[in-house]
Formats: sequence, structure tokens, C-alpha cells
Amino acid sequence: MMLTKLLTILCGFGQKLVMSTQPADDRSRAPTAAEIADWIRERIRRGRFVPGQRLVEIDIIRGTGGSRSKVRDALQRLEGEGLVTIEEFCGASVRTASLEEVRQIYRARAALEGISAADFARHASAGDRLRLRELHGGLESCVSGNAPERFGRLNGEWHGLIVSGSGNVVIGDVLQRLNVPIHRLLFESFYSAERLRTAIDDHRAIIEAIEAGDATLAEAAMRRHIEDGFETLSSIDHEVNG
Amino acid sequence: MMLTKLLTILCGFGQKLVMSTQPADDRSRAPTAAEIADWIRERIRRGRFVPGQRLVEIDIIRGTGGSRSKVRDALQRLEGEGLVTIEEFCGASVRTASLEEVRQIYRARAALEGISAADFARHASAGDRLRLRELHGGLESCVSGNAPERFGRLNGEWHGLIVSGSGNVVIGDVLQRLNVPIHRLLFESFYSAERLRTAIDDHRAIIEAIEAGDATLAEAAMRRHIEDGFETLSSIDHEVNG
DNA sequence: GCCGATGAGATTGTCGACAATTTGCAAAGG
DNA sequence: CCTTTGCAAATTGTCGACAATCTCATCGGC
Repeated sequence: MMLTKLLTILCGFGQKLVMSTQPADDRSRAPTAAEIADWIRERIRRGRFVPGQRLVEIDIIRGTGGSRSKVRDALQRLEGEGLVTIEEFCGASVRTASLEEVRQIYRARAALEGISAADFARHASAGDRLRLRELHGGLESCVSGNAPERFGRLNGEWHGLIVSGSGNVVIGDVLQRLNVPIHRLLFESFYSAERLRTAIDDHRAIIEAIEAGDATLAEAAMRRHIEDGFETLSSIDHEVNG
Repeated sequence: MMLTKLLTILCGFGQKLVMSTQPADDRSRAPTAAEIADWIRERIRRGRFVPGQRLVEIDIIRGTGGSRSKVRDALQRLEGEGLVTIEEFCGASVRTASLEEVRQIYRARAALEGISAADFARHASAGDRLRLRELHGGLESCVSGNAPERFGRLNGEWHGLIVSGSGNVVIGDVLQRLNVPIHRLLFESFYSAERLRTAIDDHRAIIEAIEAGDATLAEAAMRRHIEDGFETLSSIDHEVNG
């Protein structure tokens, strides 16, 4: 009995939530493997698939209308992204990120976004610099208007702009991949108003360093900003988990 | 020359090199998708499959003894790693990294290995610190003994030790993935004896910073070391292609 | 001779059927 | 009541066949 329960937790963890059984997608045409992967990714992001949950192929087939091969391809692709794990005869399940792993992801983010901020300060286009200021304005209005949902989205855009404006596509890809497992944490803004104000201050300091052309300062500020973000996250986790 | 490069980028370019037609692997059991992926990866690393070359499924089936589904799975996995590109009805081909992309990869490496060096200086185990010195001794003997092949391998181990000793497996994974497309460049040591001596000097400076407990200095030195490495590579490329 | 149509061969994409394995249930035994 | 054992259903892994598409050599018209 205890053994079966243990095994259940190890392999499978059968959280068989009943699915909304809309038989297929709106469009009649068969979806590609990439589209199925998007469908799953989106559901994980939205919290419809929770970490540890098992992703049964037949359910995804019913949900997307794709064939089994396509669904399997999609799951394999997602495994490559580190979003799900696939075990022999156990199928795919949403991967859970430990706090330690989140810490390591944030350290990598600090390094990569830090260097991106420096490169942005050095040779970003005038258009990107302007857009950065605009986004910052939007973020400030979110804080005063208390719109945490919009804040999460704009904040993501702001960080993305720093990277894309730095002109390094490779770093952009790596960061996007790194962010996937913690996407829910990033956007499910359970941040306090105080944290939002702190973030805004950090952003302002970074922008000022960029506009002053001080790449080193921009990098240092960005790093500190991201590491502070992890501290906040970590303290929240401690409150929640004990 | 330029034309072939262009054709390589376009779809196909049937570089139908005849394969060594050993019918299957030594062991009789069927290889898994992961093993097939390793087989392909290894051949790309060794230069047996050159960038732009088309990877025909049937050839890989003959070479590995795996079934078509497994081979296709393996290719898809490799696409996820960024090693090959798959186009509709064009199949898989070894992805070519442009000089600009290599530059971006080196920039990312500089950021990640830099922060790893800092973390190594802060809290690496005594065993890892000792091993770092040992590897450095091996590298020095390579330079004096003129053994570029062994130098490439040991150099890889040295850099890997910095990362693993820093205690961040996420960064380790990212770096491993980043290095795959440029693996041939890293290990096909066409480096001059002078470059090797410069690298050794860099390494010594990094080790000294680490032993002095100066994380900031270690990071800066590591960054400069990697960016110098790219400069060397870039100048070689100009000699060859320009 | 040059150029486009055309058809065969080669290569890849898709799918469903079958085999291997696990899971959940239910009955037998203590 | 608890544990164990066996079986049926569910789920996943594997494979080969067929369809769709591309490549390239050939042929006929101009």
C-alpha cells in the first residue's frame, strides 16, 4: 500500500484532472508539431498544467486534434527545452524546478542580462533607447495604477528589449529558454507594491547608466536588480513553504 | 568558394560523400534515439559531417542500425540543440555558424564563464581548487611538449572544472549546449604556439585571482581570456576566408 | 542549341496497427 | 483488516506501409 503510493509519486503521480472536452481546435486543419508544443507550453504557463502533472498523449490528442506522432514530437521537443521530463513507459510530465535550480537560473540571468545591459549602453540604436524609456513610463503608470498583470507583461518586454537591443540573438535564445520553467513565477505577479517600486527604481538607475553611456555601471545595476528579484522570490517561497 | 558557401546555406547542396558502409554497429541490440543522436553528434564533432552537409535518414539508418523513427527522433533532438536544421521535405543538415553567431556565442560564454570564475573563487571545494592546479600543470607541459591535441582536451576540462566547481549546473548545461556548434573550432587546435602561451598566461592569472579570493578579478580575467580567444579565432578566419 | 514539360527515382512526412509495459482493481489467503 | 497475487484496461514504445514532395535526367518543341 505504502509502496504503491510511493511508486505513484515517483513515476506518474496520477493527477487525472478532467479536461474540458472541446473535441478539437477551432480551425479544421491539423495542427503541426510546433503548434501542439505551443498549446502545451501555453497551458503550462497559464497554470492549467501544474508541475508534476502527467501529460497523457490521448488527452493532448483530444485537446489539439493532432495525430499521435505529432503529439509525441511536440512532447519530445518540450523535453529538449527542459519544460517536461519523459520517462520510459511513464510518459511526459511537467518538470518541477527546485528552489536551488531557480537560484541557478537567476544567476545565469544575472550574468547574461548584465552583459546585455552593458552592450545595450554601448551600441543600441536610438529607436531602442527611446522605446526603453516608453516602456519604463508604462511600468511607472502600472505601479501607481496598481495593475500587476500589465506590469508583469511590460516588465518582460522591458527586459527583452535590453537583450534584443544589445544585438545578441544567441543570448536572447538562451534567456528565453531559461525563463520557460520559471515563467509562472515571473508573470503570476504576487509581488508586493513595495517590490514593484523597488524594481522601478532599479530600472531607472539602469536607464540612467545607459543614457550616460556607462556600460560598466549599467551591467552592475542590472545584475543587482536581478539578484534582488531572486531574493524577493526566495523570501516569498520561505513564507509559503515553511 | 563563395558560391559553395551560398549553396550550402540554401537547401540541400548534395554533398553526397560516400559513407564507410559498415552495415551496423558492433553490438547487435538496436540503439536508442539518444545513442543515435550521440553517434551523429560525435561525427559532427570529428568533422566527418561538415557544416551544410545534408543528413540523409537512410544513411544514418545504415550507419547506426536504428529504425527510421529512432533516427528521426534523434535528428529532431539535435535540432532542439541547435546542431542541425530541419526543413520541410529537405530533411536535416548540419547547421553552419556564421562568424557573427560565433561572436555572439563567445560573448555569452564570456558572461557565463566569467560569473562562474567568480563563484568558483568564492566557494569552490579544496579538491576542485587542487584539481585546477593539476590541470594547469598538464596544460603547461603540453605547451612545452608541443601537443596541441592534448592541449585542446585538457583546456576543455579546465574550463569545465571552473563551471562545475562553481556549483551551477544550469550554467553548465547552457555552456555545453553553446559549445556544440563551435566544438570543432575549439578542439581542432589550429592555434599557434604563441596563442597557447598567451592562453597559459591568462589561466595563470585567473588561478592566482582565485587563490587570492578575489572574485571580481577572477571574473574580469576570465572574460578577457575568452574574448581574446575569439579575437584569435576571428583573425584566423579572416586569413582563411578573406 | 536552348528551354520548359514530364516522368521516374529518391527522400521525407504522416498515420495507424501491434508489442511492451505499467496501472488499477479485485479476489484469494493469512 | 491487511497483504499479496493475478488479470484487464490504459498507456506508451516501435515499426513498417503509404502519401506527399523534391531532384534530376530525359525528351520534345522552338
